[in-house]
Parts: sequence; structure tokens; C-alpha cells
Amino acid sequence: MARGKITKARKPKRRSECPLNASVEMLGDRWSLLIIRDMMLRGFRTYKEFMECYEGIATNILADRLRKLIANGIIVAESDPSDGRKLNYLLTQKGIDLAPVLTEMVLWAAAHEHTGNQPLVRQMREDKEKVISGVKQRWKERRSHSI
Amino acid sequence: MARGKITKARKPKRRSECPLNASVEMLGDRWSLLIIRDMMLRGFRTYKEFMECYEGIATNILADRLRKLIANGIIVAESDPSDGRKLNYLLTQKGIDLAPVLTEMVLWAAAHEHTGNQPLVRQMREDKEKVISGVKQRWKERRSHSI
DNA sequence: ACATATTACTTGTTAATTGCAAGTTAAAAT
DNA sequence: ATTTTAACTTGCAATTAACAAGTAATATGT
Repeated sequence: MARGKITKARKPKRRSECPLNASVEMLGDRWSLLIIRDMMLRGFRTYKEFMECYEGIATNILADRLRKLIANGIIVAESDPSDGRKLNYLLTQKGIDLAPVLTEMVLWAAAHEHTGNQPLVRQMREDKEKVISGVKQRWKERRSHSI
Repeated sequence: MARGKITKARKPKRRSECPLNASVEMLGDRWSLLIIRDMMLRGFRTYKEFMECYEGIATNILADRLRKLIANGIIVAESDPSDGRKLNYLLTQKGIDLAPVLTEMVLWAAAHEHTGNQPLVRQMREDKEKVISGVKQRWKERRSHSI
């Protein structure tokens, strides 16, 4: 069987080495960032909750995006100890580290489009760093409870 | 003909009022941000240059994305006074204001993936604000030349 | 002036992805 | 034991993307 090196199944290669391209390949679609938003800002963690997002995601697309977010190490799934039907999806550190990206995208849209959720926008404008560290703090607590 | 109010052709409605969703609807695909990257960081401005991007965009997709970026007010097209065949695509203020979004996406990917362009990443890590204001400054000059 | 080359596209055609509706499986609640 | 609930999967039509080729309007070289 000495056919070659033993390797982990390799991830499909990227289109380029550019870091922006890496982000785009992981997050550049119409749903991934909205799922992360719902986890980060609204505290959603189950499939059912994600299905209730304002934008109306289709169930097969949600399943596909959760799979890809897991494959990219942005979220993890763990089964709920108190209800065997439930899976809890949680942000990894890599996922939590998207807080500055989401913040800048929110601020950009709010500056140039008519958008809602002005309280959040105001908070971000007043103290971006505080909002980001708040998100990180809340996730630290959340994870220590659930693990 | 008094059939209704005279209105500008209204943009198709957003899926939600959420500012993040607005950003995702304008930028959430596999190409738009790469085109903006090439304008912002590599100084590209013509169709031909965009076609040479590392990731290999198809010509019909490029035409479509440029159209959408114009429709969203992120770029403008103006014909080159010294060569009637050429159109120069330029970032608007709204487009230039994406610099912080791109920066955070680059930093995130560089922190969590194996990526190239380390000199740019290092610059961004050392002084994010300086890189962003550099981009804005260069675009101010560029636009004053070409208009 | 005329042939050739460039630039910025458009037009098929095929392949992949998305959105929608309905169905499935395992665990929990009644 | 039956019904509900949670998290999916499957099938199919519609939309979008990728690939190859072609076109119109300049511009350039001889």
C-alpha cells in the first residue's frame, strides 16, 4: 500500500493566496454572514431559531451553510445535554473574531443606505471597540456555560 | 394618465431592514469585493485590467458585477478622454468607504488561514488606520487627476 | 486609406446553485 | 401509544455562474 503520503483529506484549493479572497470564499454568499449575525447579536443557536431569521432562509440552504461554516472552523455543533433532539451551534474563536468584520459592514451600510436597527448602529458609532469586546465577553460566558 | 405618483424606478426591496443584510445584498457574492480590492489596492480601473485578476473572472460575470456596483453607487464609469475605447471605473466615496471592511476581512483571513501578501497584512496589523487613510488619500489624488 | 489590433462588451450553451414543497428520522412530550 | 418537535433530506423548477465564441466602436501601423 505504499502509494503516497498519508494526508488528511485536503481542502479544495483556493482560487488565489490573497487573504481577501480567502474571506470571500468562506463568507461571500447571501446567507453565511446573516447566520453569524444571528448567533453573535441575537444569541441564536439552534436550527429552528436560524429558520426564523427575518430574511427567510430555505431549509436546505441553511443545512448547507451550517455544514460549510463547520468545515471552515467558524462554528461547531454540539448536542444539547438536556434535549437529545437539539444541536447547539456555537461560534468558535475564529467565528467570534468576525465581530470587527460585521461591525464595519453594519457601519458602512448604515452610513450609505436607509437601514433599521439604529440603536445598534448608534452604539457602534459611539464605541466600536466596546461593542466588539462586549460580543467577545458574552461569548466567553456562553461557552463556559455550555461546555 | 393620472394613474399614480411619478416615482423614480424603485430599487427592488431588501429582504430586511438590517444594515448587515444591506451590505450582504450589495457585496455578498464571490466577485464584487475582489473587483473593489483590485481598484483600491492595485489601482486597476479598466475592464481589461479586471479581467486579469488572479482569480480568473468570466467576462459576462465581470460585466454584470460592474453594472451592479454602479447601480449601488459604489463605483462610476467615465470614458477616457485620451482613448475613446476605454472606460475608467472609479470608486465613489461610498466605494472608498469600504476600506475598513476590506481591511478587517484581510486581517481576519490572515489570522486564521494560510494566506499570501504578508507585507500588506503586516502593514495592516501595525497600523490599520494608516493603511485606510493611505487608501483614501491616494483616491483623492487619483480622482482629482481624472475628473 | 486600409488592414489589423484593442477595448469593452454580448450571446449562446452547459453546469452548478438556489429556492420551494414535501417527506423522513429520532427523541420528547402528552 | 400517539402526537409533536427538531433537524434535517429529497426532488424538482428556476435562477445564476462558467465557458466559448462573436461583435461594435475606436485606435494603431503601413
